[in-house]
Amino acid sequence: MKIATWNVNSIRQREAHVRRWLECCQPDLLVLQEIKCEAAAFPSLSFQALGYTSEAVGQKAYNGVAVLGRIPFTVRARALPGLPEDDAQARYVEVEADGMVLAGIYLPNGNSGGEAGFAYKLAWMDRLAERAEALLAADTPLVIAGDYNVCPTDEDFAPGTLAATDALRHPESRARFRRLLWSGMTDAVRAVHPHGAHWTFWDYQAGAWQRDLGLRIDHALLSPGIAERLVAAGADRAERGYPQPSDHVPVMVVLR
DNA sequence: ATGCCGGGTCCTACCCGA
Repeated sequence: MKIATWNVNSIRQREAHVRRWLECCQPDLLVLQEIKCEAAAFPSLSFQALGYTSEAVGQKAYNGVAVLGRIPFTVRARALPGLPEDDAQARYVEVEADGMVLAGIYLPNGNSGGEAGFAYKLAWMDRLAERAEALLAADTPLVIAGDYNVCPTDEDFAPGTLAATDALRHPESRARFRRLLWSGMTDAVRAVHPHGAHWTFWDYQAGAWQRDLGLRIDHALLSPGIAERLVAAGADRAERGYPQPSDHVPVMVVLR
């Protein structure tokens, strides 16, 4: 079983990249972030031709998430439970497949919008932890994969890339990421590679890719029973070297 | 020290991302 996550920075700009990557890497399930279109504009037929059904949760211009599967899945939620009813940001999709729940997330960045923007990120993380804890309490096999916009430790950003006050490395962001771990979730990439640089993002600017100045902000967290099945996990950094790439690369988890 | 890049949109100057 192969489960992957990828922030594509516009599916309309990256449709061919995703098609090529699906054909090459053959994930069973793939969650996408920043599709940047409404669900009706998502190229579902294009992926269907490759054997993947899809579900998109989108909005105009910003955000947007989706799930692609070559195995059957059913949609359980199209928004993060617990958020205010009037929150229209498309950042969460939750499906059931092969006896497990897979949540695809695009966690708020938290650097824009001043204090309110950061507070929104922290509140979103609180709701995510509550959701994870409710599912874990019911012993639900669970994978939460996506763009967390959090560097969990100082090993997760290249020196000089993030100011000490940045929302991606802020102690309050990290505390909420740790809450997920302490609830029982396993960071798949760190379980396989406990230390070292495993960047999932390189900024388009200032030659960040050429200088290998990246961040590790895209993660797959696994519930205990799923973590016992873990055999491999990592970022597909080669994808960043293709023409017109996303600034993020896919992160893949392999389960026995 | 972010807006140098690269998306988006009330189509073109501006908003947003990490």
